[in-house]
Amino acid sequence: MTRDSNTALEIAPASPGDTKERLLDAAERRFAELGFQGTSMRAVTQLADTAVSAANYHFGSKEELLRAVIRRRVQPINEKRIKRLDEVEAAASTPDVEAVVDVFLRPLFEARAERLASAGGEFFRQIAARLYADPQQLVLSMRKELFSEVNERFLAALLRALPEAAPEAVGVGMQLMVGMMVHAISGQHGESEIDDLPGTDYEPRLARMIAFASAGIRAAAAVPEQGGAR
Amino acid sequence: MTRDSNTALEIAPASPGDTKERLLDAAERRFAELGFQGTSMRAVTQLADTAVSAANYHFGSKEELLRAVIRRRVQPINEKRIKRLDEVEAAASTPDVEAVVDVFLRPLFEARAERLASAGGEFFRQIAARLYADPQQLVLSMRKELFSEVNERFLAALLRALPEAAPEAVGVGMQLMVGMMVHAISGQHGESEIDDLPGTDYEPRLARMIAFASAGIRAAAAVPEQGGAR
DNA sequence: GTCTATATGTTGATAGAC
DNA sequence: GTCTATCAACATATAGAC
Repeated sequence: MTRDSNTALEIAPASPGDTKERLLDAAERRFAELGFQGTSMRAVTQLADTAVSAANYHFGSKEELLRAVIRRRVQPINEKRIKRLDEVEAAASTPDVEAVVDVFLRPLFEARAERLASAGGEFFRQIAARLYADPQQLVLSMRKELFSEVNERFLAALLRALPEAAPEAVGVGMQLMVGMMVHAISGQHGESEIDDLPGTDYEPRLARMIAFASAGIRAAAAVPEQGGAR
Repeated sequence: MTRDSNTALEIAPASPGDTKERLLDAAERRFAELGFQGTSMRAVTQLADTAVSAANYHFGSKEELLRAVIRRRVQPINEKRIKRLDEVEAAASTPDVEAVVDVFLRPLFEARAERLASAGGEFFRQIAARLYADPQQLVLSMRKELFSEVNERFLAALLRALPEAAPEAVGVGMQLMVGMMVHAISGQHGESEIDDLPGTDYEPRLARMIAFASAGIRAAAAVPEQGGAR
C-alpha cells in the first residue's frame, strides 16, 4: 500500500489544504476501532494519506489529536442540549422529567443521523464509549472539561422536576441514565440482534430510551431512604 | 526499583509457587488502570515481582493473560446468577421483573464486597467497563464466550415476566439495563460526587438500581410500537 | 519454574530539505 | 505545510542456563 494509491481505505481524495480535516477523520476512525493506545500515529497518517510529521505539525502530539477529535463532535451536541434546556426551563418552572430526558438524549441521535447522511462517520459513538471506560488522567480531564457544565445543568433540571425526591437519589438516577445512554450508543455489542442502533429512523428507539430513563429516574427517586430489598 | 525491594508497589510478598496468582493480581490492576494495550508485560511483571518470561510460561501470551484475568472474576458471578435464576423460575412460572433484575445485579455487588473484605482488588470493575467499550475481535469474542448464555437466560426470563410486551422492546430494555450496570459499577466518573460505588454497605444503592432498571424495562416495553415522541 | 540475555520490530516525536 | 530520514525508547516474545 503506497501513499499514492487512492483506494477505498482512504478517507477522502487528498486535496491540498484539507490535510487537517482528513487527519481528524482518520484519527476518529482509528481511535474508535483500535482505541487511543492501540492506534499508532502511523496508522492514522497512512489512512489520511499524509506523513506523521504533518499530524504533529497540526496537532502537536497524539494526545492533542485525540482532544481535537472529541471536541469536534461533542461541542455541537452539548450546545444543542443547553439551548433546548434553556427553552424547556423557560416554558415551565417545574419541567417534566420526560422533557428533560428528551432534551438530553435527542441531540445525540440527531448528530448521528446528520453524520450518516453526509457519510461523515459512524465512528464517534465508539470513542464516546471508550471515553467513559477509561480512568486515566488524560481522559478524565477531558470528560470533566466536556461534560461538567452539561451534567450540572441537567441534574439541576431533574431536581426541579422532582422536588419531593432526595437529591442523592436523583443524582443516582442521572448517573444511571448516562450509563444507559453510553452503552446504547456504542452499539455493536454482539451478544444479541437488537444491539445495533438504527440510523436515520431513530424515533422508535429513542422513544423507548426516553421512557426507560424517565421511569427509571422516577423509580430510583421513589425508593425509601433506608429501604433494602433483602 | 529493583526486584528485591518489597515495597508497597508490589501485590504481595513473593512466596514460591504463587507466581501465577501474583501475575493475575498484577495484571488485573494494571489492565484496569492503563488498559490492555496501554499495559506492557514489563509493567505487569515488575508489579508481580517476577520476569516477563515467567508470565509467558504460565499464560503463553499477553492476550491469554487478559482472558485468564477476566475469567477468574466473571465465572463465579455468572454461576451465581444462573443458580439463582433457576430458583426464581422454579418458584413462579411468571416471575417478577424485580426478582429477575435483582438476581442479575446482586451477584456483582456481593463479589465486589467479598473482594474488598479480603483486600483482593478494587480493579476488576474497571476492566469490565473497558470490556464493554472495546469493539476489537479479541474482546468481542470474550464477551460472547462469557455472557451469551447468561444474557439468553435472563432475556428469556424477562420475556416470561412480561408476556404482553413486544419481544424487541424487552430486548431493548435488557440492553439498557446492562448499560446502566456497566457504567454504575465502573464508578469514578469524576463528574459528580455520587459517582463512586459504596463498598460493603451496598444495599441502598442496589435497591435504587433495581428500581431504576425494573421500571425502565416496564416502561420501554409499554411504549406503543409506532409511537414517536415528536 | 524462573531467571538473564537478546532478537526483532514498532513506537512518538523531531530535524531539516523543499 | 508537507515531506523524508532518523532517533532513542520501548514493545512482545523466545533461547537457553540453572
